[in-house]
Amino acid sequence: MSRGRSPTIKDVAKVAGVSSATVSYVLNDLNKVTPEVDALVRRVAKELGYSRNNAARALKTGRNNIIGCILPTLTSPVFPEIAQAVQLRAEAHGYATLVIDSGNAPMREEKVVRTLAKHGVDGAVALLHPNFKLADPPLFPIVSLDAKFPGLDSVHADHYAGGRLMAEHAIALGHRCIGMLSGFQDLTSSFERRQGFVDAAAGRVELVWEVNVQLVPQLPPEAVAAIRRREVTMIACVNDLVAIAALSVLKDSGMSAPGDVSVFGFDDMQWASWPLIDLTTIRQPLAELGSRAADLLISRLDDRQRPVVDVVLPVTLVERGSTARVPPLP
Amino acid sequence: MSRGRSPTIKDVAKVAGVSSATVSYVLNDLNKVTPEVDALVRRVAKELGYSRNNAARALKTGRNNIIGCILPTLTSPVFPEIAQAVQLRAEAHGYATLVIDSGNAPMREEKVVRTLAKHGVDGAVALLHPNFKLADPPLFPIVSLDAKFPGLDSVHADHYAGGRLMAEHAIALGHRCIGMLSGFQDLTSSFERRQGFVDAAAGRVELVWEVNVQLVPQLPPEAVAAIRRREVTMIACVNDLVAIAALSVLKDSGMSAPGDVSVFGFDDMQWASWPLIDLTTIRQPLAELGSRAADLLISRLDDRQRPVVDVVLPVTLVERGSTARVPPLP
DNA sequence: TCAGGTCGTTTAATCGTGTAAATAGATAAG
DNA sequence: CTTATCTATTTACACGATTAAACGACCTGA
Repeated sequence: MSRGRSPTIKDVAKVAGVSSATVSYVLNDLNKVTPEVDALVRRVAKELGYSRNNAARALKTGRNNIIGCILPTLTSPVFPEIAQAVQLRAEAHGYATLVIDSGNAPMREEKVVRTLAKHGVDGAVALLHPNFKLADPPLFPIVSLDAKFPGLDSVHADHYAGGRLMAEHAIALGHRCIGMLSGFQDLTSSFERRQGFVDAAAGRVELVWEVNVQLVPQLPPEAVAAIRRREVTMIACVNDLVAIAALSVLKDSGMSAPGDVSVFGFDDMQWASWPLIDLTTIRQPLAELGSRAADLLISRLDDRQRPVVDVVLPVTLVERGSTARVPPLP
Repeated sequence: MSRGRSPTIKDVAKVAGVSSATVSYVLNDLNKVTPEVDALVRRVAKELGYSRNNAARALKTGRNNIIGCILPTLTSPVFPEIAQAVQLRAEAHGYATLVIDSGNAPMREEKVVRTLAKHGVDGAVALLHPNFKLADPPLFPIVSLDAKFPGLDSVHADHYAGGRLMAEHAIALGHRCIGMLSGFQDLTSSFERRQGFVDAAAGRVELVWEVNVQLVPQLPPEAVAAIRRREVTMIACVNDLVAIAALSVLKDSGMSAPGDVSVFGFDDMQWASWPLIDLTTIRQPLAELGSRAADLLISRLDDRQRPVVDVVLPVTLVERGSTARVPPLP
């Protein structure tokens, strides 16, 4: 019965007794054919188990129905949540998703973009370092994740508002002496989070110490030393991963949160809610971030001329067990 | 200068003053041409910034240079490590990787396979539920991850040996009364881990209680109750995620590891080493799992007739702070 | 009755590569 | 000098789909 290779549009046409063009019209939902022929063709196609050859379609139309998703790494709790959302939404629109990690290196980002281009993606969702240089002309449309990017559509949480929220909550809990583990300020989101915090804290809180750290769950010696000095009642962290690192240092030093010092994170990644960690944090809607980015990209693919848009998603406070009201002065 | 669209093999041919066939021969490394022409063509191709149109190549050859990677989820610490390794190795061989999650549902697995087929993957690396039925004839070659699978190449850790290792170490630490959080036994790896443990423990350890649990960081009430009964000196867990759930329950119940009870994991996922968690566990080489699987798949794509192979990787004991020598009897 | 318009379908060209088969050019053999 | 044997290159078609343009059948109104 089966000829070995899978049936083509011509096989369907032959069996249905129509031309291959008609089959193509039917299968592309351009309603150019009579209802009867339409039904006939669909029935035959299903019977033969026909499925469109994507390569041929891509060759002819220049569209591959594949999008890329560029993230710094997958071995961090936040990014897979985003990737999953992107993929889900893309699939709903008939796109497959090529997830690829740039390893945090801005040089590799450009290589990764070329790799994706080589594999013919129609566009990509990407978390890019601000000094990433996009090729001119761009190889494909890109939607920037997590930060505005000149000339690109973008989707990101309201980091600034999140920073403010942190400060307000800290103040509400009575904290006046705070240490800060901020990210390096070349990353837009780290910068804005800090800025929001600093602006809202101004005059009401003393920023006793501040250390710039990498966004990984290990702290540099300088940060460890600062924490051990016990000069603050709260440590405000640029993200949850760093907050977990802070909790680790506390534990190693025989201290604990929130008994000795409160710890505040940012992101609300999945693990933040584990009882073992139980982190108070600012929640950014990771899944929505991903799906909105996918939407934006797909709409861009359908209309390249549409003006650039910047979607800002709201953040919320999630109060858990790593923070507490500051103890009354003795 | 640029005609808008990217240069084709014909453009290269014209500029180099040869036929398009010659260019094709050069670029495919079939050494059918004189060294001078070879060099000339390569130079021109580079000058024009030529890059092969993958869709056209795929249409002609039937190979897309894309592989799939099917995993139950990405929002678990273990799988991204595997995915990253697969991707890295695949890229080294010129393949892109379509990572896709099957959401743990065996029914969805078959759908995911069809999705991948639709997007024209040449093959896939997959972590499959044992009762997954592969299409006949198969849509593409698959390498099974984490467990042997009839008819497929496979790569997996030596779960049975890991189970034995757990038991031996527990015995060495003096534990005689052990509770077990085992996975559901329809999953091969869960079954083998348990079997190894039980075989090695036979006659030397009393298995006081055992609960089958899902491989997620939350425990069913039954398991929570068992833990709170305080009848054992060690809890042996089917994997690290479950072990973390156990640690959480301990904390919620005012107990701690290893003071009140030792906790033993399996996998050695990245977070197991965080000071906050600090889990004794059996390490399976996740990255190697991924890269070996990719290798196997690619070699299969090059030779469909090659006999099926089953690669078993060794596991090792990683001793951390969640286990301790059993306290001497009062 | 015939020009003109609609509508549904087919014809045929095209996308960029790969590759079998044809060809030309050089060399060797008889 | 002819013929055979290579080898380097080109010619020409196929892969499977999309789509503009051509076509034919039918209807309509003057």
